[in-house]
Amino acid sequence: MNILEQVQEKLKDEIKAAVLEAGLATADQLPDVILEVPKEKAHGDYSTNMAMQLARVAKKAPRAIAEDIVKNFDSSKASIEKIEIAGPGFINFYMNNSYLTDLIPAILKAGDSYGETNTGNNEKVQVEFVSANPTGDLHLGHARGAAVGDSLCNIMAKAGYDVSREYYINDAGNQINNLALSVEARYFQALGLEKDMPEDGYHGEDIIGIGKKLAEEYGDKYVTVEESDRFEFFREYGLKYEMEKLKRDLEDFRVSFDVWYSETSLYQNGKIDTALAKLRENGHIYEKDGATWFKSTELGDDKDRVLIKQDGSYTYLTPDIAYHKDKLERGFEKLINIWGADHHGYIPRMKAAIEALGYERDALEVEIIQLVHLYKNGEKMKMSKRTGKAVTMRDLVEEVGLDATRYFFAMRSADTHLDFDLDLAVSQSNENPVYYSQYAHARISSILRQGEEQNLSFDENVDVSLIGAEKEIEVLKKLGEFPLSISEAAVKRMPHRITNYIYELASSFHSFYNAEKVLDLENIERTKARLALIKAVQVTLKNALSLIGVSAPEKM
RNA sequence: GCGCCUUUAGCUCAGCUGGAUAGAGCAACGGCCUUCUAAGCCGUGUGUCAGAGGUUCGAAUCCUCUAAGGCGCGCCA
Repeated sequence: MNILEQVQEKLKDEIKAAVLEAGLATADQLPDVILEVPKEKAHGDYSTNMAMQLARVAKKAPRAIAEDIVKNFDSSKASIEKIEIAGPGFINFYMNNSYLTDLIPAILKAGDSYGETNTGNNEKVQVEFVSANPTGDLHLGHARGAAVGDSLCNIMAKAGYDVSREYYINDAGNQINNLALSVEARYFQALGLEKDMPEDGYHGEDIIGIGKKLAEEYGDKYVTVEESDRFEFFREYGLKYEMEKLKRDLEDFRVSFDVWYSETSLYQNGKIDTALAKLRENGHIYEKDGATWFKSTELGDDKDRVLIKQDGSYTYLTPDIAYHKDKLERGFEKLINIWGADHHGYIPRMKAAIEALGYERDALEVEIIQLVHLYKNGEKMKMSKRTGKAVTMRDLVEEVGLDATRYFFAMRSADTHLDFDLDLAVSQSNENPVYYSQYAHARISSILRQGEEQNLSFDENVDVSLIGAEKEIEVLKKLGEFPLSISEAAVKRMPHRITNYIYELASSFHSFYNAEKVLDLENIERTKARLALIKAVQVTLKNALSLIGVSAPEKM
């Protein structure tokens, strides 16, 4: 438990004690104490609505109840400076500053681990994200999914979940056949030969590149090779090429996975058959029109779904069910899938499948990433994977920069449509929020460097009681919120809470910076205390930025 | 037609388990660099929280309905 949590727990205990002491309620009538940080500074450091909550039980006016609570409150026990009753019956607590200044040595001691909590209780969670087909370049939607997914994993890991990151490789089925045929066509074209692209072919630049590469490497060797061998070669080659590119692109985007899970492996090791057998055993399967169906309507879906087509092949759903069964068998208590908005209709059938397999349907949680629209020169750019004219993730990062891209995607709630303003993200101006946060870090680094040059150092035992100016207190309060922000972002699966936090912390620092001077040879002790304070800010900022995959530069 | 998402300041968006006078940034205007990075700070003003009901001490927040926009509703993946 971190310092602020301890302070709050202590305060809650004392409030309960006061309520009981005043005879306002019995121990089992006592509601949970709700403490909040008032928006208005004038309303104190913490406030509780206990008096209003007790109005019904105690059959008294909230303000009268509040007075009874205050009268029976032992303020010597919880670093309380002052208590006031306000508004309809809020009790506002004003704390003395020691509870905040204690944060400084605590943060310095914790270092990289500051912000860690045990909110997740070591729950085994698997997060599957991106999982784009290896048939073309990653585009904007994937980039948003990658940024949100990776940030969420970082945040949940920091909040004490046991997180595993996984990518499901769709290396089986039709789309891979189309990939092979597309590669083949581009290969022929690179040799100057006529060859039409398949009807559902992939028209991306990258496939044209594969064709050229093959032509250079092998000349016309594969023109004459027997068709089935040729197909197999192009399939293998195309897949390998695409996967390597995918991994490289994601790695460059600061996103890595613990497991790359192959769809084909499900075919090979019989897991699809096992899953189908399980569904059949549980009575969720029937035959109709020469196909095998999943009776998903009984489990909340709006249509039954085909699992085995008339031609004997599986639909996309079938191996995916086997995959999710496998995930659960690997012992994950919670599966979080991050999907694009165009797949949201898929949720009910997947949850139905999980239930049909005998698991809790809520073991699966799906986070939907809404669409990204790119704006340039005030104009909306249309993207389409089919025509190959989509803006790729790589293009975007090259144009905007990695930090700004990651920040922009992490910045917005994932379930809202995102208007990505290219001109804004590119601009190296104060309109760009990523620089604002990084700038705070760079500023601190600069001050610390100069402090060292002047032989001004600090240690964990610095006298923090010299900290107390208004701006310093505001910074400290923000620093103390960090662990709480992390647990909330983790529990609610909302990475953008962290960018909000980063911005607020940077803002409180900038404000402090302009109001107070850190390096002051006339006042060495206070200088040391402030150096320790800004060092704590630097540590916290860096930790927070790393959660969303953004660098913390020492200089800008 | 059915399902999901969205609707908050001129624009882009926050808004916590329901709490006190709904907040930031951008844009506009005015200040602050002989002093630790001006990619910064300080100040000025801005709201039918899409609309209508309901729940209660109290609703932007929870429930119902309506409207607008987006996405989905394949033996595609």
